[in-house]
Amino acid sequence: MSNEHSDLSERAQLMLRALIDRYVRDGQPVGSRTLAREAGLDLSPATVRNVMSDLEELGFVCSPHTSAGRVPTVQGYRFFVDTLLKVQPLDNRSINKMRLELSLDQTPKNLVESASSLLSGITQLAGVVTLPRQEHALFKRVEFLRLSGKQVLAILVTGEDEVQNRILSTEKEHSPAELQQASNYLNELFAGKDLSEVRAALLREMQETRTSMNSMMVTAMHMADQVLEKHQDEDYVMAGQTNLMGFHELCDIDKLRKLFDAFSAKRDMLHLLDQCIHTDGIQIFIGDESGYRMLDECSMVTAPYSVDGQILGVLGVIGPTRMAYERVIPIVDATARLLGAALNQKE
Amino acid sequence: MSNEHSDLSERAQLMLRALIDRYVRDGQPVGSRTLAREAGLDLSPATVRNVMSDLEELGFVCSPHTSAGRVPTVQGYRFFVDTLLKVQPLDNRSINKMRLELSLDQTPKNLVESASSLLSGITQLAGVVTLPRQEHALFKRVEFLRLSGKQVLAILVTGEDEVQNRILSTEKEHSPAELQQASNYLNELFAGKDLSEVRAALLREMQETRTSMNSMMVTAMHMADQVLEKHQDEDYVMAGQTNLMGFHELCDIDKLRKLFDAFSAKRDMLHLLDQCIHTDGIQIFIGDESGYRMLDECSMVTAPYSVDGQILGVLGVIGPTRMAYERVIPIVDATARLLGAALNQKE
DNA sequence: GGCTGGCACTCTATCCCATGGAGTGCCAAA
DNA sequence: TTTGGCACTCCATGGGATAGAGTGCCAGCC
Repeated sequence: MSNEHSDLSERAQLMLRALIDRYVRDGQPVGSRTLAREAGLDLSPATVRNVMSDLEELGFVCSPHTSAGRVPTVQGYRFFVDTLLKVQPLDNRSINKMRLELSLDQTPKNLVESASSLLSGITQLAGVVTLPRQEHALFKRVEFLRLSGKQVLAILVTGEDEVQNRILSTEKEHSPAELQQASNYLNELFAGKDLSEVRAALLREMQETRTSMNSMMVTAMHMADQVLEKHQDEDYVMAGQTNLMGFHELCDIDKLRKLFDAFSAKRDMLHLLDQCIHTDGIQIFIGDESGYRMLDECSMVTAPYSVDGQILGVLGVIGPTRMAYERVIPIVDATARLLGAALNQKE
Repeated sequence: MSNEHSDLSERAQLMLRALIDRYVRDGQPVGSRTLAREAGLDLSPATVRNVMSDLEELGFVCSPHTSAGRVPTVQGYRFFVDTLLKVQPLDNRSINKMRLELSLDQTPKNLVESASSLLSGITQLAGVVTLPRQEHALFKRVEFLRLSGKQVLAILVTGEDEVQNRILSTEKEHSPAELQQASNYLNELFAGKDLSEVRAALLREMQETRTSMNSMMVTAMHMADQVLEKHQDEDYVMAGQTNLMGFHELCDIDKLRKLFDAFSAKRDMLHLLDQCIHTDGIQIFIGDESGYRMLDECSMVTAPYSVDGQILGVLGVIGPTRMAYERVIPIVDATARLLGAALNQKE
């Protein structure tokens, strides 16, 4: 009966599974009687109690008080997610439905918003999607317009006809002709490269060939540098925060408040999401694993999304620890793929 | 003793005032004993009871149940706000403090965000500010860049060096030279006018002088029309929503949820805020006066903000009906002025 | 006529207690 | 190893009982 690959008998694993399933469903501590029925094994409550006792010893479950049922602990969820859970991919019908919602919108920003509300809509949790990083977008062209005096408006057009504006302050006044020259020079030099390449090339050029550059080139380089400097603030889009109000473990108005404050402060959230961008594939933070207090009773399931193998951002859902991981994981996974595909189609 | 300008004796008015003051402070129904002490009049609770009975008859107060104190009704607040309340302007120290916070940021968007969190910070309620309308911004210049095929990127620069991009699809491909001609033509024609004027002129020209226009002019006009069409979505910025979680009349998770849903749906909110832009000066919606269910237990205090007499948007706060109108009103008023001034300075 | 104290009454919030139910742990027997 | 039995614990629930706050009304007083 016992499984040599684990310190946990197969039966115990089955029970943990059943217990988590049940607890996820209705949020009440699960007792031995219930579990005996639920688990499908034909066992008496007394036997179940023994097993639960073992599970408790291992730290996978605990009971809120002596005469209550058991509740999964963070470790319990972790074990469940890591070794018990077999995620099956979403069926095609659902995927097609989702794809439909993501193909209507056009701009990347809109896509991100749709993805976010798609996630929250399906999972009934909060959905979050970071805006795509532009580092690997293609440099298409840049134009400079003289605004007034030493103010110059730079217009950067990247791969998918995304346009970004930036107002530069220059050392001296430049004539429209000079600006035209500068942009021509840069466009010729950099068109078709990706932005990170452009930056690298820029630095190299400025250091190595400074002496051989004429003043126009220097100007152009300087302005390009300013344009690329930090050409986009990181940000994310969230949807369905109010879904979280439905869960009674978050009904404590104070916890809820902290959570919502965190959402609108953005900084910590961004930092947390940033950690996920480096791990490819699904990432799961359960309870306090994230290290952020605000998410103490919450879990987060994320996946990076990418175009052409380049990771552009992260998306995921946030919900109570007691969430239906089995259901949520494939949804997050699929959404990441679909968003990547939708962004790709635009190119 | 009785006041011929009102059907309410001066004493009764004083009591209503005191009752509202007290109720705003601690949110509990106010009894006769408390009010007798509070009102400053040297009266017995019994007398106070008689007066309260009158106030109840008039619909200004009501009691949740027989043996509880009285609570102001919407009508009560309305009367209070309309005729009892004497708002005194904010002292200069506070205003200067506020001015400081609004002068640091640069872009209009940033200013709007600062104003929003300023409002929520000071009042401890939710602050909301609509983005400034651009209709009366100056048309400074427009440029067209050919992107690819029939795609043209239009760049519109308005008064305060605000830049807006828009991608147009044209009937046929235009050469850079043609685009240059078109922008030159438009810039000459419209530079310095405000956007609404430009639109009007545009329509006039297109109707009256169609025959005498050459094809370049037609192209230019068409593109300009597209640029101006709906060159900005209405939107607003909110801050401090979580402040509302503190009020026990909104602790009902369900009400809270509806409220937050409304905030993020935006459409209704925008419609409501739009009503305020046409009334100049402070506007106050108490409880269900707004006609929107979601704000049933809430009040909203708004004021339009303007530059050079042109109303650009609305700002205000949202909080429970039981809010300190006396304190909130001058703050909203001052913020509107300061935001107007800050936006003005930028020009 | 207006104000007041007194009094009966009402409603709520709170505490306490009894009760039942759910669940546990342990033990002895199968 | 599994099971039924049993004693025990803890919580949730509901029913008084009680205290407190407040009202309305009335009769007397200024």
